Amino acid sequence: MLRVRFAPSPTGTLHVGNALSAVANRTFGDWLLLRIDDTDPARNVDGGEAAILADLAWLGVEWDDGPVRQSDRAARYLEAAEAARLDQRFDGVMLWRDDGSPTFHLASVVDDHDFGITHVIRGSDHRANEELHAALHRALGFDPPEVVHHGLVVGADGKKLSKRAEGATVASLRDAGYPAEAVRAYLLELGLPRHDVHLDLERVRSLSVDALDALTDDELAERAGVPVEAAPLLRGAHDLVEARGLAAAVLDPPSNSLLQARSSETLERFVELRTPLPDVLDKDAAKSVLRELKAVGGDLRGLREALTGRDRGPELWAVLRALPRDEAIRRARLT
RNA sequence: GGCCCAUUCGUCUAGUGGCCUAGGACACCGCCCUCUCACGGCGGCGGCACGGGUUCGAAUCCCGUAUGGGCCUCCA
Repeated sequence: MLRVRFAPSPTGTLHVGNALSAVANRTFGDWLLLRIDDTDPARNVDGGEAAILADLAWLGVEWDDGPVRQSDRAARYLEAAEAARLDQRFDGVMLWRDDGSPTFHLASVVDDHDFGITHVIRGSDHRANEELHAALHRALGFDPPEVVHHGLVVGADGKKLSKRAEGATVASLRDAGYPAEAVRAYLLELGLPRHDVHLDLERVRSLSVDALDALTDDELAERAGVPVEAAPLLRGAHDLVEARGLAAAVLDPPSNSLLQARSSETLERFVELRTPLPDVLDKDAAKSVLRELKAVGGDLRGLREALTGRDRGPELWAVLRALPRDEAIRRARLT
């Protein structure tokens, strides 16, 4: 039984590097503790913990115990130090501040013991603490856990990723329209990198295409916030923001820059074909309308322009399916 | 400066002494599909940081150099 923990500081939305830790712990651990490392009041951010919980929920990372706040356990840390007759300073670091508040080192080691953590999986920025923490475990009379460090997620330029950088936080990836499945798949793919890795948004984007592709029309439409008959418009989109744009470009009445009288024969024939059909077409019906127009050498491009006001966009059958009969006919007659 | 960690195509990786003329994925380029843009399919380009060892044989083991990173804070 691998007992692991994910222990962020409550400083707001998760950095992708933290999210990597969270996903890695969840993947390798059988039992996961969510611990909030808030021993430094100066660093805590209002709503920080809530933002982290929301990010984890979105990513689908579930925990078995917690959230446990270290600020609630200060007395326990001091008691453990006292029981082992430790001084305020241990091997060069402070175990508690002059005001009596325990620091990260003490709190972390006592918690890892108290919660039976067998494996610590954390970012390589903690590597230098490994020896110190092992020594502290022993000084407190505890067995040190196994420790594994993973590389950090850095910018494409190899430099540290600031929280403001594109895609640097879980929130920014969510806002960019990447589905949670894609972000999680990306982090899973990175696994436990031995060295720092460059954030690869192209890869996230590609995984996003796969994730959206795997959704049913109902799911896809729901996430994009469009009617289900508009779902086919969204196929091929790289992310949900793009998907919404694709749908809007068809559903919103076209501005008339491209709406000039042309190929009126095709449009007339389209109106004829469309009029007797149901308000909403299914895929086969939409395709068969197009087949008929094609058979007589109709100008499909002109039809697209009449219906959407654009010369490019989703497949025409999807456009026909997304537009109710009256709206489609209205647009075809505008020209 | 000291201690520690890492180093395979542009990026993420497979690879743990012979199966490696180094495999895959993303990106890029080309072709196909097609009413367009995407998506998708097929193909192409492209790499073991460098130098010494060890060995019949090294991407794989050892040493050195270089490069990148972490820590050296009453931040975690």
